[in-house]
Amino acid sequence: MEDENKNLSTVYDPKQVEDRWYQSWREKGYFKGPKARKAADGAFPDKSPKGPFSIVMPPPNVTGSLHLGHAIDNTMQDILTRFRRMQGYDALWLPGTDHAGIATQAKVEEALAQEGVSKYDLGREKFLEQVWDWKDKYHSRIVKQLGTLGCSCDWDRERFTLDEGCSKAVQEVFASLYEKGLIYQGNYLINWCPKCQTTISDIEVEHEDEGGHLWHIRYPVKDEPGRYLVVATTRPETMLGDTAVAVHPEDPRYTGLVGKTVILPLMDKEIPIIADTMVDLEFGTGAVKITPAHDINDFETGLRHNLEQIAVMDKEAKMNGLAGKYEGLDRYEARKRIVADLEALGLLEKIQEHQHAVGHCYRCDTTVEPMISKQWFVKMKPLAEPALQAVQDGRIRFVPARFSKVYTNWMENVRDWCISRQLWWGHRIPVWYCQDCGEVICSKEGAPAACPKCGSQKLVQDPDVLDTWFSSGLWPFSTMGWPENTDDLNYYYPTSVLVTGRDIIFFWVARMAFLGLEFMGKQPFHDVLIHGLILDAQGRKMSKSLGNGIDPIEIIEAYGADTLRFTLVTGNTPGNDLRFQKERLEGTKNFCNKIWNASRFALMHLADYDENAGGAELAEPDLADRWIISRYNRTALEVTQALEEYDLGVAAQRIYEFLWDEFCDWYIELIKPRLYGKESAASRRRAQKTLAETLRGTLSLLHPFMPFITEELWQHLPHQGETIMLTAWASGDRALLDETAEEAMALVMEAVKAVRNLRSQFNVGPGKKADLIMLAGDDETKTLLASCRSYLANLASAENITLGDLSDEKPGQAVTALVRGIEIYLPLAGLVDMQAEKARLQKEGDKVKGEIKALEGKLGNAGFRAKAPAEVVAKEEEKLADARYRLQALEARLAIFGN
RNA sequence: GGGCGGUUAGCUCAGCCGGGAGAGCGCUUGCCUUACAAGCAAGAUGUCGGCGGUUCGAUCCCGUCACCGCCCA
Repeated sequence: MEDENKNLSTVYDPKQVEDRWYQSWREKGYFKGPKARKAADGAFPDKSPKGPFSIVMPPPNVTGSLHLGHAIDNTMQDILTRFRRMQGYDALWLPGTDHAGIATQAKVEEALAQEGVSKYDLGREKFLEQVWDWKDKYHSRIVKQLGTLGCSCDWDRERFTLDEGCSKAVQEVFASLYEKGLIYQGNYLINWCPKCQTTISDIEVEHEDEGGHLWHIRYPVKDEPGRYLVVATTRPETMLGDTAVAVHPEDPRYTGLVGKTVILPLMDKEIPIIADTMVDLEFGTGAVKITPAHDINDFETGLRHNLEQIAVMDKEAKMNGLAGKYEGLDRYEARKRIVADLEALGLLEKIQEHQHAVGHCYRCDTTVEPMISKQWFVKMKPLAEPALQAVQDGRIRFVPARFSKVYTNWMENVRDWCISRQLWWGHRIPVWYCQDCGEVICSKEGAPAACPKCGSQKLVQDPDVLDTWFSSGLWPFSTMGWPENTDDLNYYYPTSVLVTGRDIIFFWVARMAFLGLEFMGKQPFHDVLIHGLILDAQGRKMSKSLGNGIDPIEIIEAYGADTLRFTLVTGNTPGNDLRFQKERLEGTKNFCNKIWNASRFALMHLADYDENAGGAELAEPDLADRWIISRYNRTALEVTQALEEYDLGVAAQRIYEFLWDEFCDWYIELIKPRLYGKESAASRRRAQKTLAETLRGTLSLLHPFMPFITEELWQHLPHQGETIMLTAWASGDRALLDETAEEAMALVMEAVKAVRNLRSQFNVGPGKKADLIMLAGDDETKTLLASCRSYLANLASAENITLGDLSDEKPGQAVTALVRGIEIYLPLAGLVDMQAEKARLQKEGDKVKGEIKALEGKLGNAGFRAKAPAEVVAKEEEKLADARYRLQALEARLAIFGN
């Protein structure tokens, strides 16, 4: 060991450690999968017998930088990847980013607007250059952030949804679906964002409850002066496009009216009264206006009844030429005017306050306007079926399982997917229109030279781009080289697990599922590990508008990446949301410091230890050694199992408890005398060996969670190999579990605690050594206590420990405790108030009496004895016997004090 | 309207197959004990949301109600 090793600072400073190691790992190529080792001629000569383990990173949007949600997502992936890599799998974690069409375009437009420039000023090409600049800027920031977090992904395989390979995959998929008739162009009522000037898909619409009004409007029945049909609407401005009024066929209020017509007010136009079962008898007046061009339900009703579709608004949500005198007005202005005009005509019956859900653009929050428009759609039914099947038969497994319901519900009720977007940033739709004959040509090989039908060269490409999720839906295979048949695809697809947030199950997980099944014939991932959202300390979602978002880099600078990572994966349960509180970071930071100092301690005492030196005398492991080895192996087994079951929080918690409570608080304290040379050199050497090995193993268990501090300390400790990240995973060895040692240690620990407790209760400070008398009934216990004399002396600050038999004479002036049949006496005559001891014993006796009563009641219950499992009954009986013994001992003790 | 999650110590949360409930932080007391005061030791604290049911036994299973959050329509 070099000298500096012994002089680690007493406080851990992540800044001195983290960047340095990340650089080193990356330079040495530790993150690379076997492709890096691939021979020139063939595939994966170094394939691990364990086989592949693969994850594709959910690509962060290049819209901006990463937030805490990304931090938890990528931390979880890194933990799994590092764990499997250490286990010996060919672990591939493939990183990348997403072009995020609408969001990124909106950001760039916003930025340009600051300078008073619009995208139209620039034109498509120049504008896209700006977006690429934006992409470059945020992409490099994201990559840096992922590195700061410690992500061990294979950067050589990094991808971008808009790169050449992904674009090729997109064109291939579009063309293929088009040929299969699964992509079609149609007029449909879509969600239009008047601000973003594009369609958005159903799931991009966010519904929010708003306080609005329900206007009750009288529609005069034709040829029946004075008779009206009253319709209730939340959107009176759309009435200009009404083409019918519908009532329920069984509504007694309106029998006889169906088939007649009403006069549409303000437009003086006749529209029919139709009957349709979709009308809700309870709602409003039971009569509804039908505006097929402005409402999805009305659109469908219109199709059933062959109604005309009259759109009365333009793309900016202003009233158009079909809106009569309201032309040019904004939709809300038109609403006001229409309501006023109806009122003036006496056609407004009443206005009610009304709470209703209004759709907003997920990106800019503008109220979405349903619009009739010609768009491209993916036919979903045939694709959804296999995707449902894959989850039902377990080829895709959600963790936690309840999330499969979210997926299934969506898949079962799926509507055709509108995939065209009126944006510039994205994959251009690979379709050309012949200007001469109108032929529609889909080409995956770029612009066709001439129209295959008429030979014309006047071809114009569809101006629209595809929904971003169309390309991210191909991510698990497009990133591995599809449509080429690559080694990566053959080896790593399907991926092992997808780690993502519960908010994009149908946005993304579902799309990858059906596209993967359709184009690869196999599901894109076996397991889908879902995590919750990160909320702020008050339990609110983090959002731009609230300004409560947190930049992970900020946290890392203050606490270190290890601390952030560990904090994010502990303290909650899979799939549940996590409240992010700074206090929890403090706790983890302290844990880092604990690890740091435990290692510092170890290094101080290992300076003269060479684990490879033969010949030196080595004592047999003593009880403490056997105990910590057993506990360590038990921990390793449990941690391994928890990680295999994706219980990352449980695994982390187990390591925390082992390291702090057992290794630091007990084992290190137990072996101090041996390390200080108070026993034989051979014993010291055994303690050194156990200390070094256990600590090194524990660091490797912790490595996936806290990669930096573990690497730093591992490098200082005696070790073999270049890096902790490539050491074999410590899975734990059942053969090294030692129940006897654990039992024996438990007794010693209890005895120590009992003595400490007495000392504390009677204010005997740690400086005051006290005598200790321990009486046991059986030889085994006596032997154990005798062998642990020095432990007891050190940990309980005792001197002159007397061991004896229960039948021995008991000291008079002493305070006492009972531990598993051992009577412990601290002769503190003159130091403590014996009246206090008497009171304490009486109180304890009362407590035990209560226990006895409860146990007797339970055991006296015939039903319990008859029906409870024998071992449960036996356990209760044992408890009762023990309690009776304790009571008897307490009473005997009290008798000494007399009354 | 439908679905999902939650309600456990002052706070944030764990709690497996039903056998009498835990952690971290905070709090109280005592300690600068030669790894760590970002520490050590010893403590205190619960109608496990309400009501009903199943059971020998319910924080856990069933029903129901209340409140909070999310998703879908």
